[in-house]
Amino acid sequence: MRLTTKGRYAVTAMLDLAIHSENQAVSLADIAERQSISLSYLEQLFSKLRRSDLVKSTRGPGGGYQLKQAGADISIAQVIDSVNETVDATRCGGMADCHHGDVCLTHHLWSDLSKQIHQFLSGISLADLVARKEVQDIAKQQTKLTDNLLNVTSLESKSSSENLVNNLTKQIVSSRF
Amino acid sequence: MRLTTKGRYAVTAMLDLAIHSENQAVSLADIAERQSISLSYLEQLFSKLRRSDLVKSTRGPGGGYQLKQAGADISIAQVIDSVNETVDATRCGGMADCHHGDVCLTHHLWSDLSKQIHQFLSGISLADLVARKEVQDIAKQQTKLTDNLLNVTSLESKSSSENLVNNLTKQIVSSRF
DNA sequence: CAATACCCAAGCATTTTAGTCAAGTTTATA
DNA sequence: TATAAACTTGACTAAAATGCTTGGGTATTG
Repeated sequence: MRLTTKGRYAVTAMLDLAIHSENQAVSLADIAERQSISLSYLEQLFSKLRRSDLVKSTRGPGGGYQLKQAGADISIAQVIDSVNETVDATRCGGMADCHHGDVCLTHHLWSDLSKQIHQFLSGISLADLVARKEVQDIAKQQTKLTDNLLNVTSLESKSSSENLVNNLTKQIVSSRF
Repeated sequence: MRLTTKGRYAVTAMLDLAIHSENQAVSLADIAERQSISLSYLEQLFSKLRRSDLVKSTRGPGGGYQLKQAGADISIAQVIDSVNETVDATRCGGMADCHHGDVCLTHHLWSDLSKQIHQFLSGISLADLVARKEVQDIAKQQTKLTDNLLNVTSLESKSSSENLVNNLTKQIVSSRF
């Protein structure tokens, strides 16, 4: 399990897709602009995502990409694995020249840990993260209402009021993980 | 939170240290040989680990490195952070040119996820992993005993017997995480 | 003093990242 | 059926990170 900026780009793009492609296809150009990722880099990433059956594409005008499965069925781990692909085999991979002492033991411990992280990320779906966004949007709306009702105009009180709601929201949402 | 081979090297070396440096110091040369990592690369990693106060060093003959704190007080996250150090600031880091629309939202979602992973790895200590190793060692011993008692000589039965115990062990140990 | 082992800096080969460019191919729609 | 919009593919490249080497130090023990 590797966790690099490449994986972050992929997850970000997939989140964008999950948010915007309810009914219609989303062009990479749109994602590129919204997330400020270079179009051609996105092309490379989505080429892999498509080969992994995580997205489907429709060509021609009005075309673009859509999630192939429901957002709830796509895990963060899948997205990251899809673009990383080089599963590096822990050096003593095929037990080639494994000294068969401490070497394998610590290697084994690491691969266990790696597996744990993978499991962890397998338990979080795109839908989970999107839901988190929606809850936050609602929270923001509520904050605005609250501020209006209280007739708060000063910047300090407003931001502290926002923080309160945000913190509450965080507590609610963090129970998802 | 980045998770690369560099971090794996660091964690592997720290595990080796945790296992072997109960009382005496362990030289990098020993670790290098046991874990087949280049000595000079280890020096670079340990230079960072020392600056992060995760290990202490004694010079001269018989010298080497020891954990600065107890294995239970050093988390995997600390080790990885120590050698990675370039906390990349998520591009729109200082809110520089953030379009303040979807951009920030998805970026924010990612950084939340990253935080979750960090928390997850903060909850696992070197001692946890070493304990895991020790349980497995005991399991192996027990397997040998069992095999002896049962007078099992064929390779197939032996490995299946080992698998049984290993699976049991895994179930016990996996509850740690 | 000599051997051991840490400490440090510079440099280097390789790989990965991130992105560009330049061709295609497919398909909606005018 | 043109044609333009949009995906598809591949080759290529600059910059960064990784993994490692070399070559010096310095502290400490015996």
